[in-house]
Amino acid sequence: MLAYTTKDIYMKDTDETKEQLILQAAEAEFMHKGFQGAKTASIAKEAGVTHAMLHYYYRTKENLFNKVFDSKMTLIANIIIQSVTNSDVALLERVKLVIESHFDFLVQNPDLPRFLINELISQPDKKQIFEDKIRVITSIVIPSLQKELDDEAAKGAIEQIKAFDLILNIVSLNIFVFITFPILKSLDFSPHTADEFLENRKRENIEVIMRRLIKQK
Amino acid sequence: MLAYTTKDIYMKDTDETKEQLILQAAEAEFMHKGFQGAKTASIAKEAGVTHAMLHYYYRTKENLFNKVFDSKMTLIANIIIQSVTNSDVALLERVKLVIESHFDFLVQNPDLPRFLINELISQPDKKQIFEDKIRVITSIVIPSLQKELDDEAAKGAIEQIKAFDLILNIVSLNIFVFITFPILKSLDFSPHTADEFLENRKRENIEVIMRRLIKQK
DNA sequence: ATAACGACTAACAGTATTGTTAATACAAAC
DNA sequence: GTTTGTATTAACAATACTGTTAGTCGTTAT
Repeated sequence: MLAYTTKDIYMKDTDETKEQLILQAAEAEFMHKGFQGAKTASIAKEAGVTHAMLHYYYRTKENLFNKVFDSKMTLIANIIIQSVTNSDVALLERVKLVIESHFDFLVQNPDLPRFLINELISQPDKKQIFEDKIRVITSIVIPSLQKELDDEAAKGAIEQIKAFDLILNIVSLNIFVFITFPILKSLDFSPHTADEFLENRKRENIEVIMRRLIKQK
Repeated sequence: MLAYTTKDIYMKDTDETKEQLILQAAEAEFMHKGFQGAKTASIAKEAGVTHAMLHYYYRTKENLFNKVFDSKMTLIANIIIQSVTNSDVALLERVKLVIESHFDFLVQNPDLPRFLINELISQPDKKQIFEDKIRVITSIVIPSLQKELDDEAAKGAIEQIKAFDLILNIVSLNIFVFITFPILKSLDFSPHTADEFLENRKRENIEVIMRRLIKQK
């Protein structure tokens, strides 16, 4: 048994192994075209390797897909954990921070929502993995958030709302922009750049959610 | 040249021609799986005909797809025209009616948004058709709505908002529920039925938009 | 009657796509 | 230096999918 291989020794730190190149190309292709639309030959070509190499390292298309899918699931889970941890600030301010960080996350990962939604719907067996990853939301965040919301509402500080509705409102407003971005872009809305458009949408989404929560005097 | 065919005379009114059965099966398959995911053999099987029949009547998969796609585009266009026509009621009430009718339309066509979004993104050449269909919105509805919103805001009756943002807010909140419905359903939110859940979401979406618009005293 | 036409099928053809395998090269271990 | 294991490729195999074709059957027009 060899303790290390040729490439462990001779690979420059700067360039990636073929195995990594394939995974990267697969990620791009799966994110854009989904499992069905992605072709292993196309992935191999994009990675600059023969398509036999793809099968050599990952054996099947499904295997390769699962690697990508799982990494995205982990990404989602980490973001959720992260967004829950700053529980020292006041409720309304915290909601605003969550909207912002969620939106900023989407700016960095614009294709992720459509990818996950489509794959979860076309491959229902994958839903269990998703449910497990976001269980922390359904079983911990929502109940505790609901209690906070109810307390604040009882004090007359905010309007009544179900935690699930609040979260769904935020996620809907934030994600929809990114799901439809290629379409919205082609409608050439005003003379704004894409960056300006996104900044404006982030502000608008915060505005909408805040006005939903603040108590009318 | 024959003026009429056998089936014109002998077909019972009650059952459909094979040509129609194929189109119906194609619609269901394309809506669920998209162009790539749909298989002509599967469509034929679902329609209860040999797959040669499918090619006999529609020649190519793309042809068949375009028939389905165009009919959905027309549907969208009609809904838009329809939702614009009741311009006699007051602005806020009219906005509420638009949200409701849009939501109710989605209840009747739950798969339509995901289908259109995915196909418009995976087949960018189709975007032109879409843009033509909704031109009435971008070129007529938005400018006139913007004027109304500005007038009301100047009077202090509502908060300032860009017409484009208002429409995007409504569409985001309404559509996202349906895009993710199969996923949300499996999260078994509360002991509500699907109908109750949707009724609640319609109310919540109206609430959110109204609170965004009404002026804080 | 028979020619023409629409509806229909089975069988085939062509290509795309995924996956395998036999063979080669080459460094590492002993 | 021979063996062993990894990396790599070209070529092949198997299947899936779209589309075509030749031919049958029944009805209609003349």
